[in-house]
Amino acid sequence: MRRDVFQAIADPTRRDIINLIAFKPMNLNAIADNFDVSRPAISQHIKILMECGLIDIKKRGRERYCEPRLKQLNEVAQWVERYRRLWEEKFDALDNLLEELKNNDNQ
Amino acid sequence: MRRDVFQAIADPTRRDIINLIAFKPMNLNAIADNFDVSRPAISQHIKILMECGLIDIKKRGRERYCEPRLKQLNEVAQWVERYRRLWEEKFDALDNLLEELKNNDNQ
DNA sequence: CACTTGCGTAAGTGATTGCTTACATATAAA
DNA sequence: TTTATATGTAAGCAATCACTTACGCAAGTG
Repeated sequence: MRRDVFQAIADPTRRDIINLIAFKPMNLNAIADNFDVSRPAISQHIKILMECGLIDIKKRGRERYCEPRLKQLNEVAQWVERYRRLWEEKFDALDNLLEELKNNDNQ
Repeated sequence: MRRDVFQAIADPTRRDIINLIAFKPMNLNAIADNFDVSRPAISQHIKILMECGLIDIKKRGRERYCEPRLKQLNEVAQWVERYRRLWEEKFDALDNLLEELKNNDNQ
């Protein structure tokens, strides 16, 4: 069971679940209604999201309300942000390095 | 073959590869030297990263230099950023909603 | 009480993953 | 040309994934 946040959000259904409940908690059946897969399938996705701390579940009678606890996404955000300038600026020091190597050979 | 960016960065080895070559292109063997797994295993990871457009490969003699092309990470960044305020501000409108539901019942 | 509803979970399954070893190919060096 | 180096890729394999159906149980409803 690797079960880190990166792996949790790798599945499109789980991302959709997060999208769905991000600003509005829903119980499990309500969530499952939005998908084509079976309720137990959603239940298993929810379990994974919970184990990663991405959602929290609050019992309310026989219903379980799923709420977002997206603090864990910070890990993803931080990892990605380190490279932002690599794709925003045209950071081509890398091509330069290759060019250098070529030139050294040609000498 | 799903092979989207989210799935590509779900694997820790692939994230490590990106870390490794982010600011300094390396050829495949040099990359493989940094890992415990076999060279072909790394080759397969590289292939996946390339298919996602996360790296680019430049042939140079018999070597292949892997360079970062991290623009694709923008998709991840954008997805994550939508929820930033949900974990940075104490956004507890959700708990409020649950409280409301409870109170409605108690009336 | 019996019945319905909301949910968790076990068991089974086919597909995918990440890895290995073995082999093929292209380029460079001797 | 022979040999070494850098790499891609096929085949096989154990583990994991995402899904299903079937069942069980707790909490409401009649």
